[in-house]
Amino acid sequence: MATTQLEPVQEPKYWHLKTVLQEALDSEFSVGEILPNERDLAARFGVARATLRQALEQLELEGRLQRRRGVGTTVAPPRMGIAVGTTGASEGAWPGSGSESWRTVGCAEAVPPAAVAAVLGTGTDELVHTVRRVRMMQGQSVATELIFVPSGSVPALPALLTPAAHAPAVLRELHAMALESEDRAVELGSARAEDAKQLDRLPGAPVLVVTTRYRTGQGVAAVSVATYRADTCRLTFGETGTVQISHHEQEERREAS
Amino acid sequence: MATTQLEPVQEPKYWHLKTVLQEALDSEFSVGEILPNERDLAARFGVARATLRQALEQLELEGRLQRRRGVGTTVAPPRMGIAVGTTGASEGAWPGSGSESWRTVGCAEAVPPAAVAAVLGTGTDELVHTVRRVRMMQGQSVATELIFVPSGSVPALPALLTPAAHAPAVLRELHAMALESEDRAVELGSARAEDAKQLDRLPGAPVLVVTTRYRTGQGVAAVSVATYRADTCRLTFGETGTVQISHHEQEERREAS
DNA sequence: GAGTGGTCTAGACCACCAG
DNA sequence: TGGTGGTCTAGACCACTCA
Repeated sequence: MATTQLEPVQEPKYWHLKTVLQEALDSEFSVGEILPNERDLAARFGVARATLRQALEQLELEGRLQRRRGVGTTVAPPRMGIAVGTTGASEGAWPGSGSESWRTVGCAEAVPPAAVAAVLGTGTDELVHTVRRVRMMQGQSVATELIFVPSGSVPALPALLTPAAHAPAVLRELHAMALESEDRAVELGSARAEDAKQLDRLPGAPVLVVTTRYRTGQGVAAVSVATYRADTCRLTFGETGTVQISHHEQEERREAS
Repeated sequence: MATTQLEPVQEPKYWHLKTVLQEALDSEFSVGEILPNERDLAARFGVARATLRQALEQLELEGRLQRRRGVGTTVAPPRMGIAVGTTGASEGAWPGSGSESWRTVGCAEAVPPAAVAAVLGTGTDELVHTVRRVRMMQGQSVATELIFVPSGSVPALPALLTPAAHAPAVLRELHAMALESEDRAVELGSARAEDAKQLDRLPGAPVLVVTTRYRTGQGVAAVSVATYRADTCRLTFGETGTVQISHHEQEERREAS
């Protein structure tokens, strides 16, 4: 990466800078390589550090870079394709029944947020079983999830359970039921403090929030809210999984009339 | 919204500020209302404008605010639920066959990006039909899309077509085939210049990129890359559509052990 | 303790929109 | 033309990691 002079343009500097860096990443760097530090880079391009950071932030958002305080900025590997939804069978499955590697980190009875309670049809002060899980992928945690299960959905659940036995028991009861359908929504969010910690990110990091509604003949039996790292994850839906296209490989896409 | 003093905390100022503003939005503002300008707000909270902007950016990312240069900052309506994928039938459908309101804005024969060509199985220099569409919702454009269709997928397509007849003809030929399956991936991206323009956003705005692979018995017949505004859209998958939970209504979620 | 990225400041000027 | 958000600067200090 030469000491590139930015030619004068009527395009924001940070945008042009991003393009230049993008090209450098494609041609001169390999995955895992460490970039020069921000002060040096800024000096090299003749811009203020804040301006350089604006470009780096964009590239991190797009999954091209990874920055860690006290360490440095490295070239990120391509995003992982992560199966969400119909993970094997054709008609969906209860959480915890697939081959995905989730790790349960807690379970409690708690009052869910109002919006969740509304979908579940529970009272605004009604306690529901709340299972907290973390999804691992290639040795990293890529998602956290809260599964909300009203007591009414699992009537056969034993009354007294040790904390360790609580989550498995709730999921076991769920699996015993006939899942009629599930539907999902995906939206952009920012990581809340506790999620950020488990995802090894700073609070406010961009995440993809996947909300799933599990339905049986009796109505909505459970709701889950899963929070995926947006920088490292590409969520895949349907059939055998992996759509091969990674978004950042489309930079040189030709314009269609 | 009172002239709130930020009590000294060991939390980043912009993060705390975001929380304070979030609460104010919930309690004291209604959709469409105009906030005080950035210089006034910053003064009121006793922070620099850049710090205030960091908080506003987060809130805009989460779909709570809408900012427009030369106009001001307004309170955004809740995100629209936008159906993606199985829009009616159970097994997917070709683009252009559902009830969604897409508007075709162009069609050309062009060389697709390498990643798309790889999935289509076309040569790296092979021209493919490239349909460009815009999706409208409640009077706004919420998405742009490029549909890539290799000539081999539509052998009966007439050779000479006027530009206006090109796109409809390509889609008509597609619809005549038996769609075997489709699979999708969703990831975070940032709007390229031309997309940003059509979405009425600035370049670099966060978008949800949906890549769909359409398969027939002969293999991958078409690939589409759709770019949705991440600030205003919640993508819904499966059944009758609308999951009711809007992410930003979950602020007061209780912690599960 | 040296070096990294993260936060914050107090300015300045620019591009855009509306009256 | 006045007011808005968007860009940019040149500093400062903090939190974190690692040798």
